[in-house]
Amino acid sequence: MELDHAANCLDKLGNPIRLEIIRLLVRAGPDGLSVGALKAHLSIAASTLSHHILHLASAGLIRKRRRGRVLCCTPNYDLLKALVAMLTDECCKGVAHTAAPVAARSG
Amino acid sequence: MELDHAANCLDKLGNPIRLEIIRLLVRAGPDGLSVGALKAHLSIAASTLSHHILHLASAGLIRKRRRGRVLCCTPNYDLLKALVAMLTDECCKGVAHTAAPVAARSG
DNA sequence: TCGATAATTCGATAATTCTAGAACTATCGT
DNA sequence: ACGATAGTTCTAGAATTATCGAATTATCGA
Repeated sequence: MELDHAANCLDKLGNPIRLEIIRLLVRAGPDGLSVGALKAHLSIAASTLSHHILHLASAGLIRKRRRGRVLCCTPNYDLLKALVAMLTDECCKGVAHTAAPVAARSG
Repeated sequence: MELDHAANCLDKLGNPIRLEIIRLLVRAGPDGLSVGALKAHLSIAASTLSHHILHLASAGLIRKRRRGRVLCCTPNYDLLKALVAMLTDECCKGVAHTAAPVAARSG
C-alpha cells in the first residue's frame, strides 16, 4: 500500500463522524446499513452524511449497492485490513516496544 | 481508546507529511531522529515541520526530548499499537472477511 | 558575552474541509 | 402519470488547516 493512499484513507477515518460510520457498518454485519439507517444513528443533515459517505467511498473504504430505493453501505474489509497491516508494518515495528503488550483487548 | 481520541490520532496520521514523519521515526530505531534530520528528509520549511511535529506530539503520537541543541523525536509505540488495536477491533471484525488473509507482509 | 546552530512562535495568506438548505434524480406503489 | 420515499448534487458560508518568512528562544563552544 502506497504512503499517499494510506494517508488518504487515514485522513478519511480521521473524522469522528466517518469513523463512527465505519464502526456502525462493521457492527451491522454483512448486509451493512442503509444511508437512512446511518442517518438515524448520526443525526446530521442528509447532505452532510452523503458528503461523508462520498469521502469514504472515494477512498474505497466502503462499498455501496442499491436495493430498490435503499442504498446499502458495507465496509471494504480488505482495504481496512491492508491499512492496518501497513500501519503495523510501518509504524509499530520499532525496537522500543519489547515490553508487555498494550491493550490486548481481543485476547 | 475513545472514539474521539482515535479519530484525532487518525486525523494526524492522515497527513502525508506526518505519516512520513512517523515512518521515518520508526525506521530510525530507538533513538528516533532530530527535527533537523527530519527536515533534511522532508524538504519543507522548518516552521511547517515544527507545526506538524506539534500536531503529532499534541496527539501523543510522538515524544520529544532535548539533547543539547538537538531535539530528538521518538514514536509513542504504545499509543500507535493501541490505535491499531482499536482499528482492528472496531473496523476489521466484520463477518464478511473469512477468506484469505490480506497482505500478510509480516510473515 | 558573542556568534553559530537548532528549533519554535508569530503573523499572514492560501487552500481545504465541514455543514446544511434547496433543488434535483431515482425508485417504488398505485 | 402521480405522489411518496431515499439519496445526491449544488451552492455558499464558516471554520479549520497548511504553508512559509521573519522574529524569537534555547543551547553550545570559544
